[in-house]
Amino acid sequence: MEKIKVIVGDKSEQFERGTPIGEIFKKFDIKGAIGALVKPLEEIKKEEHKEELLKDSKATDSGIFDLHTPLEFSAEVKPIYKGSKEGLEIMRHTLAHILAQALSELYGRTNVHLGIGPTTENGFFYDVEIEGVHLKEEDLPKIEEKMKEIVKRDLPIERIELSREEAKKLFSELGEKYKLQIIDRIPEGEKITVYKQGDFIDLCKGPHLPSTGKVGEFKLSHIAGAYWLGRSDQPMLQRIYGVAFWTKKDLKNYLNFLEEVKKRDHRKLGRELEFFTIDNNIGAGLILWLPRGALYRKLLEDFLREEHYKRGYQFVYTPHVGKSVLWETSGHLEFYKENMFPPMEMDNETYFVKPMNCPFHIAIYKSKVRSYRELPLRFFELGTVYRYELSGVLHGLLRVRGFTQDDAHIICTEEQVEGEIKKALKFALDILKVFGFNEYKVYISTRPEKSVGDDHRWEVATNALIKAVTDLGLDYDIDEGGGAFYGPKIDIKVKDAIGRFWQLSTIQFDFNSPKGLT
RNA sequence: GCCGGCGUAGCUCAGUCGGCAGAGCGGGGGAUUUGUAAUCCCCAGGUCGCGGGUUCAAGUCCCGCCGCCGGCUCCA
Repeated sequence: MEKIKVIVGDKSEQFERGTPIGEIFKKFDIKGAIGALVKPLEEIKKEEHKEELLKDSKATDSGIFDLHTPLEFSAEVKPIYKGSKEGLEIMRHTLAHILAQALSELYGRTNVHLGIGPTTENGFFYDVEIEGVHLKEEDLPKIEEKMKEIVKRDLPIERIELSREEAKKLFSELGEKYKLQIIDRIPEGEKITVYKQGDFIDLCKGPHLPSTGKVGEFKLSHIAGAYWLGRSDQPMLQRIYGVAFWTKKDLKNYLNFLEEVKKRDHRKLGRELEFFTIDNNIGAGLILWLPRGALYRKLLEDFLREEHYKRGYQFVYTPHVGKSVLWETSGHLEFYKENMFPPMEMDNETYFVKPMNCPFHIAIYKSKVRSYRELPLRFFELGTVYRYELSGVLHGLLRVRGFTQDDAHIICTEEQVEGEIKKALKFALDILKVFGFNEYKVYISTRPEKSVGDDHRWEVATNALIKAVTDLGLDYDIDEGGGAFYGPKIDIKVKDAIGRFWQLSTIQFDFNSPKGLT
């Protein structure tokens, strides 16, 4: 049998490959662990060459394992205990399963069809379909009671590896149609594991606690609908959300925090301070700015104008509607129509309300003969646009159907591109900083399916954006296919008081329009 | 769009089996003067989101519409 080397603390020992981590800990006389932080030795070797970033905080990157899992490679293994941050992840995951078990005991195992049950930032959820049952908020206490009962039983949790055939057989017997779909999506060669607690068995890759009694404090928070796989052509499941922490105090703190956050909700403040309102008879996602809010808005706008002026932007104003030919040449009618308000007929012409300002700014560029010496040209407008958003996604002032954006278009030469992108990005971050948005995520959004232009140009443009982001020392994620139809973009999402992220600034690279300019 | 919840006085909400619209806070008036938002008394009269329908009678039941809110992968 092949041997692996395991380091725990300052000791190390040889084990047979595939020894469960729980047994390894026994050998090292470690008691009370609920999981393990595992770092492959190979990875450590790699990182040793890159300074000393092997601090505890970084270690979470390499993986949280439970005690049931056999260790298949040489690694450094650190025990995780109750009360630890890493342990929360395991505990919450187990709670999701306890929730599933509670549901199956309440409504009958074969009536409950489980979707996915992952952890969240502060808890967990499980997506389920229950035959003939529409859960209501009032059902939550009952479910919570059942969960507590299961916790009290302190059921040992087992991990079992199954072959693909065994797994399929098991889950089709249980009527788990969604789990069967998941099994089909598991790549060939990857292990299929199930976890069992008492009579309840569920497809899961872990990690889980050693037993149900080891969970912390939790509360089911709310129910919402959620499409299976997040796709609107799939059935709608019922998602049950819960929050969970190790101690009552932490849970209470979090619930208090949510209360505090509610008090600071911009929709509540907007009403109380008489900043804005929404009227049934005007329409969804259409905002009325009340005098006090308008004054506040004016101050913001003045500030923005000033900042743009300082950075060499020229101010322009453009109409709210334009003929269809404009939107045909811009490509909006081909690629953005589902987000546009429907057409208006007038004088044998079709007009559209603008969803974007770009075609107008380009028309301004084209309004006279230009010399390359003028470049870069930076046109800026507080442009009001209208977009058709799904009614269900509208949200206060943050997701609306009509809004005014501080929108600028920079027309420049290829040589100027990099510098301009960096300047614009820096500008956006500086503005966010003024308003205290220090926590944000940067995304590079790449080519979507429906888009124009050749691959090579897309690649060059995308790389230019990545370079700008990394040159400014920012971390970023790739939003695959999230770009605009005419080019890739840098999106900046900022965190609100509740921890939700909202996209504010975006810097887009349009290399297609210039061709249409000549 | 879809699933679920909601829409009653300025705000937060109560209105059970359908029968003459209520409370607290705020606001207005008065009293008191003692202590940091919350002392006492009085008052306020709102198309019960909108439009249909059922009924002797609807905030309460049915249908349609409008709007708001929670969510719609943080992958087994």
